[in-house]
Amino acid sequence: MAKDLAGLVESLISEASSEESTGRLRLPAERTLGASLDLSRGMLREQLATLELLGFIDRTQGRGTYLEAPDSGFIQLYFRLALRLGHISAAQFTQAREMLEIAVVEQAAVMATPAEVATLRSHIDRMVEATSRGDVDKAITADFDFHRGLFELVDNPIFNFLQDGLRDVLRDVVAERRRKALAVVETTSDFITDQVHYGITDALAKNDPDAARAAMRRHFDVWRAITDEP
Amino acid sequence: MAKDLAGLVESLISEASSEESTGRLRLPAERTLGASLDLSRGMLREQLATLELLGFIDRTQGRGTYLEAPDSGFIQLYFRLALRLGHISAAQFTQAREMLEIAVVEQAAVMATPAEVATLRSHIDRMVEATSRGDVDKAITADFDFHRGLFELVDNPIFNFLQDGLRDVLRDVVAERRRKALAVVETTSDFITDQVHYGITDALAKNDPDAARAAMRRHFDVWRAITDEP
DNA sequence: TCAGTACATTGGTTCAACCAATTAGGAGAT
DNA sequence: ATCTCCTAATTGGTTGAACCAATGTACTGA
Repeated sequence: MAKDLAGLVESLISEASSEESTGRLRLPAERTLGASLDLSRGMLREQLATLELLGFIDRTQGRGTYLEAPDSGFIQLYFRLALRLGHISAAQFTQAREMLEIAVVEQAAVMATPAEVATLRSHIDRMVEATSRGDVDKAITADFDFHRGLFELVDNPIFNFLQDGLRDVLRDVVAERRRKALAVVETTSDFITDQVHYGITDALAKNDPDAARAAMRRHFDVWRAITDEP
Repeated sequence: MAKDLAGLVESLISEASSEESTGRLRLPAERTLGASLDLSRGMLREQLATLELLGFIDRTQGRGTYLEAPDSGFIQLYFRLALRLGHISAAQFTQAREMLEIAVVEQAAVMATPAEVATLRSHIDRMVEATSRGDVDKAITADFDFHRGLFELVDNPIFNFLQDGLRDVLRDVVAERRRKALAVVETTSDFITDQVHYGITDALAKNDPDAARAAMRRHFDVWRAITDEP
């Protein structure tokens, strides 16, 4: 009956039954499901394996199979494979990240509340403080929190997943750039790649999309100017 | 040895051999590959099925398995499933599409050549002509060609795939909106949702990113104003 | 030289059996 | 009655062999 994933999912939806205790949608056992769909267990499992990788179902030995809300794990894997196999370059990932951040910060500026801006500022404070102590890992974490916070303001799963995926695939290059930047500047107190973040929150506080975009662009300009090879 | 997809891909890369005639990278036969990876054929096939769905390999009965450059087919499937399962809403897809188009047109304006702008203008010409004849399908095709052309200017596979996926999942809603728009306007000659496209190419011709973004935003504003329920 | 046929290769599919983790149920002790 | 522990049933995880079907190759003969 169901040869493709889309068709299979339609069947799964109709076969799923809500579980009282957890409220999650539980699928019939593989053997049962295969019989009702007229699919051999092997073929069914091949498709379920894919659905599990995509994050749409969760399977646990002995417990059962449940419909699930996907997380960004799969897109991270996809990006890593695409990079490894040479289908998407690091430069293209970087370009996508910058364009996404700029697009998102513009939208975030439209809808940012003072409380949300304050939270973002606290992330920058933590970053500046960590940088001044030379704690690169702490600074990177705070930096991630700040940028993630921007995406959470917009709250679109497509962008959130992309952000997570891009962050994962660019993790190494970002970390190395930041270490390089830390080595370049002399006085850590005015570490410019940290300070430029305040320009973004200032624009958000004024709910000024154009200024936010400009500030984010400047963030990347500074970043590149400091870390790129001459 | 290789339990996860990432590990499997590493093995595949080392096991792959370049084929003389086509130049494509050919993988060993499943039975051979399974033996050398210490994987049963069933487990290997389960993973290969996923890699095939993602577009990284191509399998044909009797011919063999080859490494392949992925297309957007998989992201289209992912979006359709996410929509069907209620994890991403149509509104979120629409928002993502608008934000992406605006971000891309800005970048396209930076790098557009006169020849490329002329090509884009020809798509709009075709769209206006088709609309004037009431040929909705032709107009939609020309519209798609125009927007796809913008993404091809930027030429980032991440955005191209996203564009393809969003287009696919929004195909029905877009088509219906356009039909509604066609029913709303009286004189087809100044069909405003077509005409507004020229504002975009004008900005591209001047290599003016800000104007391009404003024109694209206006494009969506007009679109929504005409087709949204009162 | 060409056409056709037989054979080998390769992916596609099924089935039965067994392993391992989890859960449900019942027996026994408190 | 309630709790604990052991057993059995349920369920996903894995294997191997066998067979089907599509493709490519090599051989045979006109």
